[in-house]
Amino acid sequence: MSVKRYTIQDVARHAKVGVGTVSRVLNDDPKVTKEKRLRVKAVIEELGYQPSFTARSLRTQQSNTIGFIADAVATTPYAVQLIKGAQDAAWKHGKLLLVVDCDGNTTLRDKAFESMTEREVEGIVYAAMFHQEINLPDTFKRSPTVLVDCFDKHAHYSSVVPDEYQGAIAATQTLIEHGHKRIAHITNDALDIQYPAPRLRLEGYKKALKDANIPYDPALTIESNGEALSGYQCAHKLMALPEPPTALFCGTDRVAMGAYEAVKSLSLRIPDDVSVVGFDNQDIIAKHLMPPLSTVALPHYEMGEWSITQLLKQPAEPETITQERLACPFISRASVSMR
Amino acid sequence: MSVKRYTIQDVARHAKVGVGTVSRVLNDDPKVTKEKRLRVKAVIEELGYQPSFTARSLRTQQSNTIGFIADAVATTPYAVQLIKGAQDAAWKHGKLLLVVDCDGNTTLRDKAFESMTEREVEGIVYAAMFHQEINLPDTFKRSPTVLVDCFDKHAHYSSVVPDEYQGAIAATQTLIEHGHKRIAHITNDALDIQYPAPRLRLEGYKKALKDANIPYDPALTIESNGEALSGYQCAHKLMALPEPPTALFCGTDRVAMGAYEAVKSLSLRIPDDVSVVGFDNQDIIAKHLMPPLSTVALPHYEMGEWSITQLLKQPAEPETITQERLACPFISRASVSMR
DNA sequence: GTTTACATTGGAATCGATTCCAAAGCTAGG
DNA sequence: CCTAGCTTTGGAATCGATTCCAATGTAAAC
Repeated sequence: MSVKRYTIQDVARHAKVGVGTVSRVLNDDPKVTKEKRLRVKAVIEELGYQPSFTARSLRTQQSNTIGFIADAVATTPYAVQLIKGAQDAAWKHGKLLLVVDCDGNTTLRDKAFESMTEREVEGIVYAAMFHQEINLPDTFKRSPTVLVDCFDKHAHYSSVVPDEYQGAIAATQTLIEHGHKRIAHITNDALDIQYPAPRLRLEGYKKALKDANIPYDPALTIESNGEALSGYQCAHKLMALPEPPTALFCGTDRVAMGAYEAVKSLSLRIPDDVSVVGFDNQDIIAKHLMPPLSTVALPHYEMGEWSITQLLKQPAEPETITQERLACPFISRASVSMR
Repeated sequence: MSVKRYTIQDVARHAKVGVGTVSRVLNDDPKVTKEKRLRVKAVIEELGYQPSFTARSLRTQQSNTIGFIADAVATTPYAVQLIKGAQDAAWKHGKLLLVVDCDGNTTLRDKAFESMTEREVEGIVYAAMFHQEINLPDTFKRSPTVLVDCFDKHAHYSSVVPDEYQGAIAATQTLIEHGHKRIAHITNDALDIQYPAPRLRLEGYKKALKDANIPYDPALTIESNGEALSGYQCAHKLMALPEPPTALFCGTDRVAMGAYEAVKSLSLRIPDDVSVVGFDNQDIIAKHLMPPLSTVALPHYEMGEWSITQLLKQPAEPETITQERLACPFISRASVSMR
């Protein structure tokens, strides 16, 4: 199937020049006469010659390859955007991505790391599937590494995470701007959990309220586990309050999905009777709910992009360790209306 | 940041042996005395020596790398499972995946192919994001290639696609087994579209009906575009029929999502009044609908796996071009009940 | 105690590119 | 016409592994 490959020697022989000259043509070195350049190019074309990347890497010590380790791609739909962002950025710089999913298994993770440094990757992106603190072994310091959707306690690596706080502010503000005063918040997880998102989103919600001089009512905050069923139950509790909310800021789109169900079961209409906003912008849910859900997007694509850009910038200025927070834009659809 | 790397020469010098011996130790060649083997291993450990993959590839002409080209990862959530399946299978054979998403752009696709063969990948997997016929340029023949979720008219490449027909039969049969006789089908796209899925699913539906001696009623088949809103409208039409169906076989989970909405707006209950089954098993939808949706799963993980296995098998027996169809298992949740 | 057979070993050649260096070719100035 | 100074060129050395071959050592057979 795969054809015999020609080498630079073959090309040199056919073009009746030295290998050095062929190499210079390949690398657009200006000091080759037009005449020879054309002759060499013709031969390359004729033979369908492709230089061996491996040989080139060995000599130049550049693999033009970047490792991408994901901690659990399979379990979340976000991975796609993350990889896509990273891949697009890498491609722009002529680099390719070596992708491994280590499935939350740290042994596998470390082995993947090794397989990659062995291949002399120029750096490694380690991506978690949701915002969390992680602990990487020191081995990772042997290669430039950047962290996505997670961070390292000791700030040994550059990292990028979503700005949950700002996102929550944006969501709550939108509701306020639409005249809502009784705005409830259903968290996206237990508040005492180790992951930072639930707390940050709650803080953002409180901040927006405060900035608008709306007193914070603890009765309007309920903890959910982030799933639809839990959202359904929480929304029901909220709507049964003596003075029920007119707007629901849901910690995830799935929670919002459950909340839709609850609101509808009460024969109330969205957004006329109750406005709802979500968080995460899971297309499949947000776009297809009726009415389509206004929500806050997690900047997965942008984080992927950022990680590669940072990685390629790093060798030049090695000490620069940056901890970046990327904005979560509000996506307006049809689930919010004026009060 | 990245540390100076030791070479096999360094190891040989430190262990006071020849480079050949070190190489033999690295490759578990039995003819090395235990004593030297241990000495060499100790030095490797001590220096933290990692052999250069690039140098090894150059010499052995094996990259242990496989290219994975996806036609539009970003737009669908399936990609994740596909990549995961491929990656797991590759990893099992000690190979890594070079992943590129070409975004439906054929120029990019061909460039990606070139970047990959340049790196001497051992083969290429080309994955479409939904079942379709495709046309690859002849260049692809220069490297072993297998197709996923798509096929080549001239059968020049091995390929694997989901068995839509069997999946539709499974879904319909389940409904029949639950005592349903008036079963409607909302297609997942226009029937005259170039993609094969809508027709195959319809055929499977008809076949199951026929096998159960239930006459096919054309009024019970409605074409949708596969989206939730369209599903909502179709379901409404269906339920307005003089003799409405008791079960809905929806062409996609999103259609089912819309159908849920329609059924509920009629104050009917799922599954008590109307049973619903979907197609695609999009977790986020199917698991979180209320009640959770019974549906047919597309074997994305398995197709990814299959592609790599096939690729690694191929060089041994190059003429074997296989066109495989993988089963779509029925996933039972809570949207179907006895009539 | 020799000879033969076999196991182990060190080191050179190799893979296919880039890069360095010395030689050749050319231009121009005296 | 000769030489200095520049450009272009061919080819050897190099990157870091594997693999082959010849040399050495060791054990067995007579």
